[in-house]
Amino acid sequence: LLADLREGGDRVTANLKSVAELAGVSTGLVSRVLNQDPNVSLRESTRRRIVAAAKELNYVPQASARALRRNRSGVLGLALHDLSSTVSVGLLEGARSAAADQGYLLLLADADELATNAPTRSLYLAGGRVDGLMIQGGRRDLDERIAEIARGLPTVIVKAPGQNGIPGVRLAEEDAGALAASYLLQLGHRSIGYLGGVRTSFTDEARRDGVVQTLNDAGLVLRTVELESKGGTAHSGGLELKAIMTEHREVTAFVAANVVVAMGALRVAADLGISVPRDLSIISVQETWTADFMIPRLSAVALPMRRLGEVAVAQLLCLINEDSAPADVRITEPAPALICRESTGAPPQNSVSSSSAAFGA
Amino acid sequence: LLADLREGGDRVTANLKSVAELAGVSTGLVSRVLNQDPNVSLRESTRRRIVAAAKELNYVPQASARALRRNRSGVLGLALHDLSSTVSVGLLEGARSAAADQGYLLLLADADELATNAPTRSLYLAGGRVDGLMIQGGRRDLDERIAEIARGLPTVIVKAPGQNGIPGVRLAEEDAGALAASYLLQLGHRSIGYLGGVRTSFTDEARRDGVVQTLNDAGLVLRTVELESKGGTAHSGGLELKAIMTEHREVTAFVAANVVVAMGALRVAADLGISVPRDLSIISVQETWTADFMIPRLSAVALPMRRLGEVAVAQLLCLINEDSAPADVRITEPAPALICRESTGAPPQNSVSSSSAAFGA
DNA sequence: TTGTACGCGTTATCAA
DNA sequence: TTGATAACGCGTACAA
Repeated sequence: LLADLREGGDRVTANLKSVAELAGVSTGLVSRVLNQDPNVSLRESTRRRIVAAAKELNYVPQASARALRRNRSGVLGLALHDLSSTVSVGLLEGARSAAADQGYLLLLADADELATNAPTRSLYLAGGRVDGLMIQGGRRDLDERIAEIARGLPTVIVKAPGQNGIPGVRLAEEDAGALAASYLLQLGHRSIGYLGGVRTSFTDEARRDGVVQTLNDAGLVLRTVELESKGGTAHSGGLELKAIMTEHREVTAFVAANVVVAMGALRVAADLGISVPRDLSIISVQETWTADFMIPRLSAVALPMRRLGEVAVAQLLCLINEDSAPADVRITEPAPALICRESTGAPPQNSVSSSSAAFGA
Repeated sequence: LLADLREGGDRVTANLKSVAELAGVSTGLVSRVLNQDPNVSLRESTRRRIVAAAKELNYVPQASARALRRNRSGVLGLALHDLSSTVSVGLLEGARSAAADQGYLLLLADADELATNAPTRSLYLAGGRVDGLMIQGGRRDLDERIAEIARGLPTVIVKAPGQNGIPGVRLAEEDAGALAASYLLQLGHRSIGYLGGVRTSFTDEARRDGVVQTLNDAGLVLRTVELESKGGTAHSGGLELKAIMTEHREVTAFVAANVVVAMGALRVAADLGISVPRDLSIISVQETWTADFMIPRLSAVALPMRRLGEVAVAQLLCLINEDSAPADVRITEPAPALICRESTGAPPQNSVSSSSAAFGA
């Protein structure tokens, strides 16, 4: 009997055959029983023998054999930008747990590298290693690559709208930007600046659009600056703050595209001797646990990132199983939520009166 | 010919057979040529036909079939604690690139969940899904689970010493703690506290040991406090700072077990109106990009995390291939490096004179 | 109610 | 220099 045990790196593992022998039945039957095949009826005693044998031998199906036979690996890929920051941990967690619920494994990858680097792409995606891919979209320079990938693999774009027939799952980024802006307006700010995320990225533009729209409705104009760099980093956030405040002294508040950018902005504000929120308010679109430990604590608009991950997995599984023709999804529930902390307040007195007078309400 | 193409979710993929047919040779030969089998010599023209055919059909070997045949999945598992912070990104990157260099894929997992949750464990590790596992060790409550896992899978412990015959790869945590402490001593501090990492974790104890040793050599004693909680979070770091400063007013400097803890400490110091570094110095063991954006900028001791990841992969591959009997590794090169920023300085004047007088040198 | 037998795509052994 | 052929472990259509 021991001769039928499979050897793997010094360890022995039971296979279907050994279980079948121990239970005194055929391998086919064992397979059907263990896979809960509904249209197979057998004696309860046999079923018990089989299950007992499997347990006794500690049987676990061989993933590669099963994958080969089923032509399914049971693995979903998730490719994100900026893995070195914590901005997407919610998304990751949501996707991971949703995938696990369906018995799928999540393979994490760097979206930039995956799109740019061919060897990486083939290592991760080729040869049926993953059954489908969720990839962060919204960066124009990578759109073509993503389309290429999607031609060979069920693909869902996350954090951006779909394109070229590839379904997308995204959040209400515009609403989040609008919420941040209207909160600043409500506090009395009339001259507001924007600290951008990654240039030409969808999230950056959508969040900015929400801010612009809200300000326009109030008859105001958003102060921005174009940097050389790619943007979206703590460093760039600080640079932008400095640049805008140099050019537009009247600015009393900023919306930051994300917490990382906001962190850089807070840092530079401190360097310039600008007191937040007394002299300047800063609010971030996107929330992470770090916001609560910044100095001052960062006000933010929270977006349902976990939900995004869950929905993305659901959409991808639909696509894989061809259950439905998946359309674009924009997640509006739960809605973006304002989290007021310490980095926002009323504009400084002189500023309030003068701008109010100038712009009216 | 097209009939020989394999279908996978609407997409067609070439297999070995189709390449062989196009090249007019047998599948075995194609396999050997494409795998660069050294002890096979053939006509240059045939080789070219084969390579051309493979390229033409865009042939990529099927991962599951190859894994089944070779009894190797080509995937390494990496299980870490605290995935929601950025403390281990260096390790992750080092491991990822080292693995990729050897043609291996990295599967990321949460160490806690992997050790605790049986379904997760079987999803990730069972059935030959990974060829080996690197798992963060050093937490006593999980040691037994890790030993259990290692019985069934080539395993290397990272960030902690080995145990039960399982090889470990770790950094010179003690040296890092010692370096932080001696820097504070050199600045003139004589009463120093410690803000702990995760309780009963190896890194926490090793770093603390380094600090204690250095202080003992100078005839000083380290101020610590035991919390209820698990520790190692920004929240716990702040609590500890408050507790220690309440009990020991004379403390003028802290070593924080990591940047997350330090962040919480800076936050609470600000809340208490304690000026860093004027009234109090804080230095963190472990460096991340965030340190440079804290207020004040956080002084830190950098450890070669990337290297840790690289070495762990190398060790694991040795274990898998049974090339060597892998012993424990303690990485001392490059040595821990002091990064002086703004959160450290001389102790306040009154404190310096009094403690210097009291403790002597 | 259960067993048989084939094939998934690849690699390795043996033979020519 | 190249080709048959036999596994690897599993799932399933078909037969009994």
